[in-house]
Amino acid sequence: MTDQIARSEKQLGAILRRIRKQANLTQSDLGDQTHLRQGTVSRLEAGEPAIQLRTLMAALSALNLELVVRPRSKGSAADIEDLF
Amino acid sequence: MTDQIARSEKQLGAILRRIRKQANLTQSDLGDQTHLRQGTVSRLEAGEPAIQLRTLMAALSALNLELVVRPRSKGSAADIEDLF
DNA sequence: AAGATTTATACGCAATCGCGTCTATATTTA
DNA sequence: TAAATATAGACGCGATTGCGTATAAATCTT
Repeated sequence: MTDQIARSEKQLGAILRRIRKQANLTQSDLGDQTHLRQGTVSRLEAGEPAIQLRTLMAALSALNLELVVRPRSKGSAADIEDLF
Repeated sequence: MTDQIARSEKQLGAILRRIRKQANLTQSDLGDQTHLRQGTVSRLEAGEPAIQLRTLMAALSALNLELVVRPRSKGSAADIEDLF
C-alpha cells in the first residue's frame, strides 16, 4: 500500500474519504463517533480549506490514523493530483 | 531522524515550531511567506484546535513539508507526549 | 425502475476565525 | 544586565465555522 501523501486540503480530504470507505463507514457513522455533523464530515472530505484542525483530528482519531510530517519528497504522486 | 508523528493539534504545532526553528525562521518570517500574521503562526504552533486547515497547509507549504496519513502505530513516542 | 441509503447543501445561531495593528512578555545576544 | 529580538496576547472587524435541523441530490440495492 502506497503512502497517503497530502499537500493540500483537497488531497487530505480525499485520503480521509478513501479510508473511511475502506472501513465501511458512512459519513454519519463517523459523525456519531466524533460528534461531528454528517455535513461537517462532508465538507472535510471535500477539502474545504477553512475546516478546523479539531475537526480533522477528530476524524483521524476515529479512523485510528496519525499524521506524519516530513520534508516534501520530490516528484511524488501527490503532485499529479494537484495539477487539475 | 525520528518520525514527526502528530495525533493532536498540540503535537502538530510542536512539530511545526521545531522545524521552523531548525530552518532559522521567526514566526514573522513564516508569516511573510504565507500571508499569515505572526500571531496566527503563534496560535498554530501553540496547538489551538480551531485553527483552520488552510493555515496549517500554508505553513507546511512554506516549510516545504508534506503530510502522510497512516494507521496509528501502536505505542509510538507520540503517546508519551500526549500524557502531559 | 423503484426504493432505500448516503451525501451535499441550506437555514439561523453563537462562537471564533484570521486580519490589521499594537503592546506586554519572554527569550536571545552583545 | 542592558539592549535587541521574538513570541504571546489583546482590540474591533467582517467572514465563516460547526451545531442543530432539514431537505435536495446523488448513489447504491433489490
